[in-house]
Amino acid sequence: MSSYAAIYAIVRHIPYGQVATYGQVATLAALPGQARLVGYALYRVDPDSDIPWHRVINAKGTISQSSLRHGTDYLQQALLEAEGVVFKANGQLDLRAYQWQPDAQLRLLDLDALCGRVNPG
DNA sequence: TCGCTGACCCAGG
DNA sequence: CCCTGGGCCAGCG
Repeated sequence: MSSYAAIYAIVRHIPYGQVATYGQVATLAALPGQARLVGYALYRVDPDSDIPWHRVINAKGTISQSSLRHGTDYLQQALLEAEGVVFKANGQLDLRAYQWQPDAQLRLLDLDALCGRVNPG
């Protein structure tokens, strides 16, 4: 399985109205310290995808620019604001308020899902 | 196989 | 606040 699959699975679990940093997604996907890989993975995600790519931001709490989006980076902020996320004037959001905080149980369930094992109970 | 590219993060000056 | 360097992996020709 590609590491990308694990990354995508984690991103899918980010709740509505919350955000996760690249480094956080990497850690949850069992790829600690490989925040860059998350960026590479999201770079390859289609905007039409069912993956909530817009809920992934950098460690500074700002939206990373992407040449792929051809200058449509504002879309990410717009999507987040539509979910109730408030940005400050400098384009930064309050990670203390919006950062996803999954519990240990959820992390294990996520990893199971990555292996194609759905645990009903 | 090599070289290039690409949405990051941390530490130091 | 700015800039710099090192670490990390996948896709394409």
